[in-house]
Amino acid sequence: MIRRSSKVAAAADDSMSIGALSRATGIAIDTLRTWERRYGVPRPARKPSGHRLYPTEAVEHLRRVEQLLSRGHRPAEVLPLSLPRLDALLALSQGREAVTAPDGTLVDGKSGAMAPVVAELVEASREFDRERALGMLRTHWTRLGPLRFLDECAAPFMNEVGNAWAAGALDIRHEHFASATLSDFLREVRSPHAERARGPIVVAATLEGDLHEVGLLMACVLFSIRGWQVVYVGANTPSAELVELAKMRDLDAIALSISSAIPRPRAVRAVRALREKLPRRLALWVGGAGAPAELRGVDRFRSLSELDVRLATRG
Amino acid sequence: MIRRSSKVAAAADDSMSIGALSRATGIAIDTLRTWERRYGVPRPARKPSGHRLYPTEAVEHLRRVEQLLSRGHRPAEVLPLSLPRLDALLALSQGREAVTAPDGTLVDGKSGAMAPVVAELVEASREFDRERALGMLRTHWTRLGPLRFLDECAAPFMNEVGNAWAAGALDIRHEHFASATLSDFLREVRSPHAERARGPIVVAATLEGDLHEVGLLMACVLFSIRGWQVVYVGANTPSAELVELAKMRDLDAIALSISSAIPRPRAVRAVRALREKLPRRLALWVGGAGAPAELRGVDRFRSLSELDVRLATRG
DNA sequence: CTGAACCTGAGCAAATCCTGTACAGTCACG
DNA sequence: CGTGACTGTACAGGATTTGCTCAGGTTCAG
Repeated sequence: MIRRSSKVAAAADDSMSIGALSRATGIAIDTLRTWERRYGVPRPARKPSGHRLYPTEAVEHLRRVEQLLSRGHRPAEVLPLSLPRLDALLALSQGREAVTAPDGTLVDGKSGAMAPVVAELVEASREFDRERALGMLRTHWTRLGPLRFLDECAAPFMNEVGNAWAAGALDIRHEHFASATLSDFLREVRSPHAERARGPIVVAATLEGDLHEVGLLMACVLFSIRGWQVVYVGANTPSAELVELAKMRDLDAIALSISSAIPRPRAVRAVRALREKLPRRLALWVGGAGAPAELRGVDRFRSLSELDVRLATRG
Repeated sequence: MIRRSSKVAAAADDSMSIGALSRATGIAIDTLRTWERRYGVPRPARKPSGHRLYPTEAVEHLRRVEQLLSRGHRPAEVLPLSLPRLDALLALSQGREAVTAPDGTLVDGKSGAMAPVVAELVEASREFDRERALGMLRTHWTRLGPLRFLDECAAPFMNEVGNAWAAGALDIRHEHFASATLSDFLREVRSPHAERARGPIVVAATLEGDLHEVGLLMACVLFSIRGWQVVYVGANTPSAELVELAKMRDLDAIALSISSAIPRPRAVRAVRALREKLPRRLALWVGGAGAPAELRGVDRFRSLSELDVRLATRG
C-alpha cells in the first residue's frame, strides 16, 4: 500500500545514488566504493543495472563516521559500528553530542523550493531561537549536500536577513544573531574536513574595513571539503598583511571575500594594488557581492558553485 | 563444533586505535606505548596485524591517571590502579591545589607552568600551523578541564599574542590567525553543552566599536557548561540593540566583554548609560581588560574563575 | 546520439602503526 | 657532586592501512 502518491516523487523514494550520498556527506565517491569493498560498509541495494542505491539513513551513519575519523579513529574500526555505538564513541572522544534524528518529509526542490525554509530560518533569528535554527541547518545540510546547501539555503538565508534589515523588518541584533549562528554551524561542518585536508594551501581573508565573515566561511567550507588547506586570517585584514602572507612557502592562492558594503571603486583599487604586489605564480581569487569583475590576473567567482567547479577540476 | 557468527565478528566491540586514544586523552602516542612496555598498562588487544586495539574504558582510566599525574603522582604508582581506586585518590587531593603529594613534594599550582605551552601556541601561530595549535588546545583542554584551560591556557595565549604584536614580534595576520583558530576551538567545545542548556538566559555581546570576540567566546563556554542558554549576538553591537534585546521574555542577564582597545572613559559612559536603560531586575555583567570597576548595579568579573564561581552559586 | 554518471579492478603514495633503541631532564641518595 | 632510577620524547627501518587515481566498459537521461 502506497502512502502518499505524488506526481513528482517517483524517483525520490528514500534511496539515493552514490553521487548524491557523496555530495551529502562530503566523502569522495571512490572512497565510498573502496570502503564497501574493504569493509563491507556501507552495503547498498542495487538496481538491476548494478547501480548502487543507498538508504537515507546512510547519511546519518556516515556523518558520524566522518566525525570520528577526524578524531583519529580508523575506518576499519568505526565503519562496522551501529549508530548508537558511534554516538557513544563520539560522546567519549570529546563530549560532543550527536544530533537528534530529523524527521523528514521534505522533497528536493529546484529554485523557489527553499523559500519557506529560508523564511523559517529568518523567523527563528527574529526569536533568537538558536536550537531551531541549528536544527534546520543540519537537516538541510544533509538533505542537500554541501554545495546546494550553501547555494540554496545558507546564502539565501543571510541574503534575506540583509534584505529584512534594509527594509526595517529586522534589526542589527537579529542580523548579528543570524550571522553568529550560521557561523557556528559552518565551522562545525567544516572542521572534520579541514583536519584531513592535505591539498594545496589557500589564504582566506576579507579586505580591511570589511567585517562580513560569513561569505568567507562558506567558501572555506568548500575549500576544506575539496581537500585544500585553509590559512584562515579572517575579516578586516590589511592588504600589507596579505602581501606578507604571500611569502609563505607552498602557498597556492589567496581568496578574498568582498561584501557589498565595500564601495566598488575601493574594492577595485584594493584588488588591483594587491595583484601587483603578489608574485605572478600566486593565484588571486575573489568572490562576494562586492567583488570586481574583469581584473587582469584575478579570478572572480560569481557563485560558490563556480568556485566548486574550479576546485574540482584542479590539475 | 564451534559456531562462529561471522569471521570478522571481532570488530563488533567498540575499540579504538592508539591514535584515537591519544587524541581523546591528550597523551602522546609514544608515551602510551612506553607505559605499556614499562608498566604493562594499558594493555590493549591486538589485531592480527599487531596493531593495538584499546577498549573504550581506557579513555576513562587514562583521564583519571592524567589528572593524578598533574597533581604530582608518579606513573608507576597510579597506572596499575583500578578505576575505583583512582577515584578515591582523586577525591583525596581534590579541593586543594598546591597540596603536597604523597611523598611530600610540592606540586606547583599555576605560576609559569603553562608558559612553555603558551610559547609554543604563539610559535604555531607564527607559522600558521592550525593542526599543531588545535592539537595543543585539545590536549590541554582535557588535561586541565574547562576552567583552568581558559584561565591558564587560552587567555594567556591571546594575551601573549597581543604582547608579541605590541612588541613587533608578530603582525596583525598572526593575531588574526590565532584568534580565528582559538575561536574555532572554543565554538567546538561549547557546542555540545550549548545544545543541552536549559537554564537561565543571557545575552552575550561586545560594545559598538569593539571587535574583539575571543574573550566573549571564552565566557560563553563557561555559560554553556553551567547550563545557561546564551543568545550570542557577538561583537560590535550598538547599545540601542541591547536595550531592545532586554525586552526578551525570560531574559536574566546581559554579559558584555570589553576589550582593552576601548578607551576607559568611553567604556564607563557606555556601560552606565546602558544600565540606566535596562530594567532593574536584569543583571548586567561586564568582564575583560577594558571593563570599568565599581559601577552601581553592574557586576564586574576580573577573571573567568570569578564568573564561574558566580555561575556555580546560582543553580 | 552524446555527455554525464556509474561500474569493476588494479595499483600507487602517503599516513599510520609496529618494534627497538637512544637520549635528555629530573630527582633521590650516597 | 656523581650515580642510578625514572620518565617523556625522538628516531630508524619495516609492515599495514587507507585515500585516491586510472583505465576500460556500461547505464542513464536529455
